[in-house]
Amino acid sequence: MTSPSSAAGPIIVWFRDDLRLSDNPALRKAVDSGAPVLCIYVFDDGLDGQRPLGAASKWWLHGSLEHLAGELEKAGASLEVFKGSAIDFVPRIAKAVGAGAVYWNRRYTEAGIAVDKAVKQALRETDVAAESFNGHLLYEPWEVTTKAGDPVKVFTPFWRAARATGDPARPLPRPRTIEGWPWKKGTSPAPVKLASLELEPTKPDWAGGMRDAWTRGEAGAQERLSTFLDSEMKGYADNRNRPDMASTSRLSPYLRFGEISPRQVWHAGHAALESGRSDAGRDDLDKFLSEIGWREFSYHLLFYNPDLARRNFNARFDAFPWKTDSRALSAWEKGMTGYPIVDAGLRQLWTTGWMHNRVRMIVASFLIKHLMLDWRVGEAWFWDTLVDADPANNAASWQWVAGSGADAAPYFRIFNPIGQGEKFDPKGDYVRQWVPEIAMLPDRVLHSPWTAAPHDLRRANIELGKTYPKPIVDHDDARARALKAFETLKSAA
DNA sequence: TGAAATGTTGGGGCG
DNA sequence: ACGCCCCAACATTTC
Repeated sequence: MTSPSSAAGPIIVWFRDDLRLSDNPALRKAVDSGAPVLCIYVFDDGLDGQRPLGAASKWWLHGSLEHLAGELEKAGASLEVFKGSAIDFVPRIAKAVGAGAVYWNRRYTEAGIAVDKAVKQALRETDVAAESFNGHLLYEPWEVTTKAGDPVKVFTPFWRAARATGDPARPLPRPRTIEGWPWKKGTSPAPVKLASLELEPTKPDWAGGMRDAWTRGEAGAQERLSTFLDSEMKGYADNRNRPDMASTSRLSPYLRFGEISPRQVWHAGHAALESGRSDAGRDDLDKFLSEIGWREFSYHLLFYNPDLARRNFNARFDAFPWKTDSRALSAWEKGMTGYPIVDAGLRQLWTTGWMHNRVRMIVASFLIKHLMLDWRVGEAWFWDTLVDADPANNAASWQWVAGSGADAAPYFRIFNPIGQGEKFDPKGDYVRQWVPEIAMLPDRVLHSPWTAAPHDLRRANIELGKTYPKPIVDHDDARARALKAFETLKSAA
């Protein structure tokens, strides 16, 4: 490795899924070096073999980059945005500005790793130092193993082994000022305006519900975390399953794009309890942090199973007789299945780019077991519509529900959408918010409108099949059908 | 981080 | 007073 200080040029910080100034190891190291810092972002749009971002993720990314650029400017630097192949651009940029080094925080997808390797190689060939850091995880995949040294395939031992390696490092302080590297006009390759990436929708602007629901960027992430810790974490152990309550952290999109780090979440959670700022119980905090643990586990799985989003973790599922039914899929996507809790979730997703985790499990179970559609079809829909669509979490969670994943739910665990609705949305607030056309039904039939008496339907202004769909499948039939189909896997190789 | 079917138990009605 | 039956309520098992 060459010395970063050998050149008069800047140190480049290559931002990717770490769109923050605080606890950013690559940025911190660059600032501490004393050299001027050039911050860049390269939007490759799938050029380098990475999975192209979904529409909701792109929308999120736009706001996140905009915020990051603003924060960097306040600190004295700037963000230069490029459009093209990072493998091509990063070394060229380094050469054009005479960079002494390029720093970045690691990622864990197969394609992402391949890109980083190629960039590192190209930089070294031109004597530019390259160094990567952990900014995304509490425990990187290779830090956690079984006693035999293998990857861990079950969550509980994974999380226990991870925790046993020690507490996560303290978050790094945010640089107060950054000596920027002014971009000289005419330098090639040329940066572009953020707007030219066309990450936000225009023709039909469908992002209104998302704008209402979210504040993108690092400041929004910190505010969300504080609100959660101070006033929402109390009762988390019980209430996290209640989509009718504001009881989850809603940090997922911020974690996805690195506007906050899991280290910050971990330490802030403990500090909130110890300082008494939060009156949550220790069990609330542990349950919350174990959700962060599931994220860690997902990354562990993804790292050792790069095709986690495409291939059954358990190969036995390769023989499963998935159906193809575009009408059923379309009804599911639109939230028109006739099962209120399912429809509520899918409409919340479409409108806000986010869905409560309990409801994600319900709608996923419904797609896989009731409709018998391939989990990859659902995974793809989530990838396109979730603002927190994460290469590890999304793939691992869909496989978990399908039963094909590591430490997965057994195939016979079929959620009853009526029972789940009654249990976790007992007063129907959630369903009434997202499926307003049935809001006037009495509680006792809200989760199963087809069982409502004719006079209840009349009074609620509902004509089943017209103003709200009849169930697209009968629960009992669908359950029996799914069990039978999954039964065939037992005898399969 | 299920649901449904089946089994068991125990209180109360009633002959 | 006693046994029998019914059936919640809870526990276990099966899918």
